[in-house]
Amino acid sequence: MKEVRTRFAPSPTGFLHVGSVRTTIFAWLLARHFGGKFLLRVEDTDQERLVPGAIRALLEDLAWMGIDVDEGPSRKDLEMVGELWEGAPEIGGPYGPYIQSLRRVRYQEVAEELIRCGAAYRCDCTPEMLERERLEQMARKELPGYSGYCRDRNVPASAKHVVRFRMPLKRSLTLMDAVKGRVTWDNISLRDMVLLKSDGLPTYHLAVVVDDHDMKISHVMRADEWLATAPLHILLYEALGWEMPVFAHLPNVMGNDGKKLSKRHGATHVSLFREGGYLPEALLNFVSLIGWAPGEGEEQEVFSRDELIKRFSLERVNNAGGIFDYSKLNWMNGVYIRNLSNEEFVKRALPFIEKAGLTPRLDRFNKVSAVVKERVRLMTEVPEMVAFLFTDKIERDLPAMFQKGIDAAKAREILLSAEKRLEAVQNFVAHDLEAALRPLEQEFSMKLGPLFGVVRIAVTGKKVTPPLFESLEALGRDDTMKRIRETLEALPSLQAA
RNA sequence: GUCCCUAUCGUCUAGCCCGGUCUAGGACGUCAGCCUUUCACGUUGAAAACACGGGUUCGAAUCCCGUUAGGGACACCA
Repeated sequence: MKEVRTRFAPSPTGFLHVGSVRTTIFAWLLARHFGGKFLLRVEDTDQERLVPGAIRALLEDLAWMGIDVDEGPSRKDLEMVGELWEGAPEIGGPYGPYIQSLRRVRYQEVAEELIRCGAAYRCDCTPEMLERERLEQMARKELPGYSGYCRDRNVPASAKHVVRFRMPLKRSLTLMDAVKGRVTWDNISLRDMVLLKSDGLPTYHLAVVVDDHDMKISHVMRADEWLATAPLHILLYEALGWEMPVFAHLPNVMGNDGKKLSKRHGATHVSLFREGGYLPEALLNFVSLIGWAPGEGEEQEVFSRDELIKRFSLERVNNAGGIFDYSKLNWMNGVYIRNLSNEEFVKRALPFIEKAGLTPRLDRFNKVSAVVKERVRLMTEVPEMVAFLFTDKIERDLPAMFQKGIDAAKAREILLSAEKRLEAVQNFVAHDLEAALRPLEQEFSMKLGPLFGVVRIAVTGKKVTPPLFESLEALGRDDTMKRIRETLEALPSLQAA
């Protein structure tokens, strides 16, 4: 069997979009599943849309997701397009360069060959002429599109020109798509599309076909929107006498209103998910499940990277589009966070704590990591939950204490008693602390909830926190007692109110 | 407008190719209960879908046709 080689071919116009990341993941999964190669090819043939730094961003996003690339731009390629950065990885590969603007000579050669064999022709119509033609067609309520004016004019190479494909008239064609199945065109509605632009660079159509052939791509996996122009690509393979790859057109991922994913829906770029507190393995898992399922009575949904690779198959990819459900992603992220070891959780949470402007104290954080990680779905929720451990300036929500018949005076009594009991504790550890405070239940003939709530707010400031006794242990005896005293002082002043 | 793709709970889906085992299964979300020091976790349960209309068949979510509704393409953008 031929080596499976797939590619991700973005144009460097920004960050990795979640809409396209799924196509990327599927292509990568397929290559990994069959022990093949996954390549990154930069499609920068539209010089006007280039965004400096985009290649780097793309590469970093892929790396964060755990999508490793076997062949792609070398440092030299990057340098030649002015996109080399300090610490850029050396990728490279046998079929480089992997940046299209560096391959222009090759496309021109192929274009010439197509002209020679009659499959393409030069066209010197100016954009103005084409625009006028379009307007006239629209006025006559016709389909806008190139008329084929230059088809047989033998425009000389010396004129400023584009190269167009000579679209056969009345040609029907069938594509066996790996996910769509049999797709048939009775009469291809495409006009004579441009293959080589007047600036000497190819359009997407020429470039993909040439590169996918040259780079020995076995499976062309790309978004749905390319299906309509697939006949052009097929005809190009035919004209060139090249063996066709397997095509797999994947439906798009939409936002919850069925529209293309945009900022409105939430994070749209992989980098935003990273900042938003998502774990890459959770994102990978979640995105893989949009449009793909192991199937056959299989109910597992949480798959490690290796499991995904092992079980992925193109046959089981859905042909319907999917919607990106953020709330399910959030749930899954929580599952992944809970599955982290305490050490790993701490390590990954640290940057988020620092970013929130806190100086983490590891001695304290380590003591609550186990109980905190089970309470968050996003890493960005960690700072707020543990802030009381890292700062003395806590704002207390005192009114929240006053419930179930507790008023300021009662709260004082409770805190006084708690203070005394806590002072008597020998080992300031969660288990002993709990044993010391449980008797408050009898003393005040009240449920533990509101009673502990008073202590909770006194010490952490908030009514929703990690479990009380782990929190007290992490805070330590000195700070715990100090905060209780502070609250005691603050309490009488509230009585007047 | 022309061409192409798609159609199972709100969402992701299993089942569809090889019709009966589907009074359509799971997950997220929602609601209710349990657990419980808050919040979570966990756990029990509930509501919730075969787009519609015709066929074929003893029998259709499953096969065929049509309709409708979404999506995509129709550039010297990808």
